[in-house]
Amino acid sequence: MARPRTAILSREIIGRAAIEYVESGNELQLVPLARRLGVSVSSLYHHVSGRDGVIHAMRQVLVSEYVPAGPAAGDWVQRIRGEVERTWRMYAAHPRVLQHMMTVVVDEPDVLRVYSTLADALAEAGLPDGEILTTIEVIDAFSFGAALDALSPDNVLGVEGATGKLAELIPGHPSGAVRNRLVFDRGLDLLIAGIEARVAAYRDAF
Amino acid sequence: MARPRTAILSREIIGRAAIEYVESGNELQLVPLARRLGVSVSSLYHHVSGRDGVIHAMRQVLVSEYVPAGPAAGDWVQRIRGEVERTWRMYAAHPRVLQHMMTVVVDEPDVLRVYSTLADALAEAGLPDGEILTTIEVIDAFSFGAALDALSPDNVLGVEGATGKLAELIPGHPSGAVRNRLVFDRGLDLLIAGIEARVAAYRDAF
DNA sequence: AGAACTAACCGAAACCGTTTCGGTTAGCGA
DNA sequence: TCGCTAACCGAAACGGTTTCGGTTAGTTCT
Repeated sequence: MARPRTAILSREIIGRAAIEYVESGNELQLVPLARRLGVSVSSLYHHVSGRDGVIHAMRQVLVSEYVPAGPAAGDWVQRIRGEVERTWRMYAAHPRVLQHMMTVVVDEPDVLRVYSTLADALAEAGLPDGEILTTIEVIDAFSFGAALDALSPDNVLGVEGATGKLAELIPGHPSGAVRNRLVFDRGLDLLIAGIEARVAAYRDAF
Repeated sequence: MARPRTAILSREIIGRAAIEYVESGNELQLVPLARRLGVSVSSLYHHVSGRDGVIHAMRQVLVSEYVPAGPAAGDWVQRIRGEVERTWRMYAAHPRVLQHMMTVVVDEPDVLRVYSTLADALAEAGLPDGEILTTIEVIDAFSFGAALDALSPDNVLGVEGATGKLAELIPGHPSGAVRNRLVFDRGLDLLIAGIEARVAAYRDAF
C-alpha cells in the first residue's frame, strides 16, 4: 500500500492506541502498536518522533481529557480538593502510562494553571507567602506517590515475615483499586488537616 | 582471559558499580557497565540474572546501607520521623536508581521491619486499628513522591505563563536539593499534624 | 488539465542493546 | 593427579528501534 485515500494515523490516534495498549498490561513497543493500528512501524515516524514521541502523544491525550480549563469554585478547601482530585484521577486511571510519562520532560502549560489555582487557594486559606510554593510541591509529590501506589503489587505487605501489630492488621485490609483510592483520600485529608493546623498556628501567633 | 586468579565480580560489586553508573546520569546498560568493570558483558550473567538482576543487586546494596536494624526509640512522633527519614534518605540520595527499582518487585524483608515500626508507633499514637495500614501507605506514597520530586527539573515552575500569586512567588523560591529537602520536611510535618488532629478528633468523640 | 510538490504509507536494512552458547583456564576436593 | 565447578571470554542469536529509499494520493499553482 502507498498513501491511503484517507489518513489512518494522527498524533492523537497514536496516543490513544498507545494508552489503551500500555494500560492493558503490555510493554510500550512500536512493532505491536503498529500492528494493532494496522500499519507498518515506520509509518508511525511520520506523526511522532519515535518512542518518546509516542509518550508525548499519550500525555497530550490525557491532559486534554482530564484537565479542561474549568473556573474554580467554592472555598479554598473545595478548590484544592477539586484540582488535586482531577490530576490524581488522571494519574491513577493510567498508572502504567504514568510510569512512562515520568521518563520524559513535561512541557504542558495546562499544568501551570493547576498550580496557579492551588496558590490562590492557599493564599486565601491564610498560609504565609513563604510556605505556599513548598506546600504545593508537597501536594504534588503526594498525588504522584499515591498514583504510583496503584502500580505496586497488592501483596507488597505479605503476611510472611510480618510481626506484631502489622501481622494482625494485614488480613482484612483492602487491596487493589479500593486500597489505592483510600490512600489518596486519607492522604489528602491528612494534608489538609495539617495545613489547617498550620494556618491556625500562624493566626494564634498574633 | 579465562578464570582470573581472584574473582573480579560479585553481586555486590556489580550492584555498587551500577548505582554509581546510573546515579551519574547514564542509562542502565550492560555493555558500558561491563566495560566500566573491566569485564565482558556475558560475565555479568554469572552473578546476576540479566538486567533485572542488576536492579535487584542495586536495591540489595542500598537497603543494606540505609536500613540497618536499629532498635526504635523515643515517642511515636520521633519513631515515625526516624523511619521515614531513613527510607527517604535512601530514595532521595538515589532518585535515578529509584526509578529503576520501581519497575521490579520488592522482596526485601527489611522493608517489612520499617512498616512494623510504623504500625506500632501509630497504634501508640492512638489511631484506630482500621486506619493504621492506610496511614502507613499514605506516608509511603508521600516519601516516594517526594523522592521522585528530586528528578523533576528545577524549572518545572517556569515563570513563563505563570500568573497572579504564582508568578509573584516563583522568583526567590529555592531549587534543587534545598527545595527537595524542604518539600520532604514540610510534607512530613503536615502529615504528622494531620494525624495528630485526627487522633484528637477520635479522642474527643468519647 | 497538467506539472510539481508534499503527505502518508511501505519494506528492507542498519543499528543497538540483551541474552545465550560453546569455549578456556583457575581453583578445589577426592 | 584427576575430575569438577566457577569465573571469565568472544561470537552469534535475538528482539527491539530508527533510518532510508521507494510508491502513490492528494493539493496547489498555472
